[in-house]
Amino acid sequence: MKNYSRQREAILTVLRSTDTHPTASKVYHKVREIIPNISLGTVYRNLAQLKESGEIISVNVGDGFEHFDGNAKPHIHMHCKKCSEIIDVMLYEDVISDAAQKNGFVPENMVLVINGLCKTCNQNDVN
Amino acid sequence: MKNYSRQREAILTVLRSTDTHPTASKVYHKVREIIPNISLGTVYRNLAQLKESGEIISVNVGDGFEHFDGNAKPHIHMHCKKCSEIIDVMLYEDVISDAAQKNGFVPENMVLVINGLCKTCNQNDVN
DNA sequence: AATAAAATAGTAATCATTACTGATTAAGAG
DNA sequence: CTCTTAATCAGTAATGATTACTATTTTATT
Repeated sequence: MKNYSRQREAILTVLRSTDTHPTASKVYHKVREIIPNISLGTVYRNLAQLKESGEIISVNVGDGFEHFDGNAKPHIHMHCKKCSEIIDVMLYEDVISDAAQKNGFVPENMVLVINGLCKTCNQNDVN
Repeated sequence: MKNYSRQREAILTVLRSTDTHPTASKVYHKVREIIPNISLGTVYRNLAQLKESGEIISVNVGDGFEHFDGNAKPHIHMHCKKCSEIIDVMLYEDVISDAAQKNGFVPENMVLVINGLCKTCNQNDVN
């Protein structure tokens, strides 16, 4: 049902070798350095597939783009309003499962996005 | 700099009188029951403005739509994969501010989206 | 090698959101 | 109550991220 593909492997490699949270378009351009004629559709299809299979996750910080993350372990994303940087933070899993249990909810994955100002942007507070 | 508008007030009323998390399009159709000829652009502009001023917030659960919420207090959103319902849960604020402080991050607002199955969907687990 | 299923490149279509425009409305001053 | 200016509006056109489509190529198996 799922065959190997050089393209999908390259996409996964790109995502696993960064701690940024690239958009589909960014992934596309990075993968092009490995497979110069890969098409954008292929990138989108494989990102969806990798997400489906749980190998990657995605975050939506509200800027209109889906951001992809090669680290599929549940964690917090802090999103800077100014420089748009997305910072990873460990997740206190027990807090979440507590809240879920109280509502009879079965969590599969979770994304916490905190919008605000990162250290750097807050220090150079030109706004 | 900001004038009163009947349209904006109607949008706010719609959002405050529901605990669902409607998309811009859903808000548009609901507001049309109050102001029949309001335009979609007006809805988008005012939603952005209300968000900017902090009177409403928005959540992106990864379905490609921005969902709006008249409850601007920070809280958790649990999103059911099956019926797409978005359930509100109180937020343990101290946990977040702890994590933020450790990273020198100044949080402004936060959205936690937990994807999974709600009680009902989990019980009728036809998948 | 032969075959069938899965994947691809390239391109066209979709559709949520944003931008634009000329007309209307709110708010404050005289 | 006019006048003036800025904000807002309805309606429509444009944008652009994402998805769908198609003919061709690749993978996996016999």
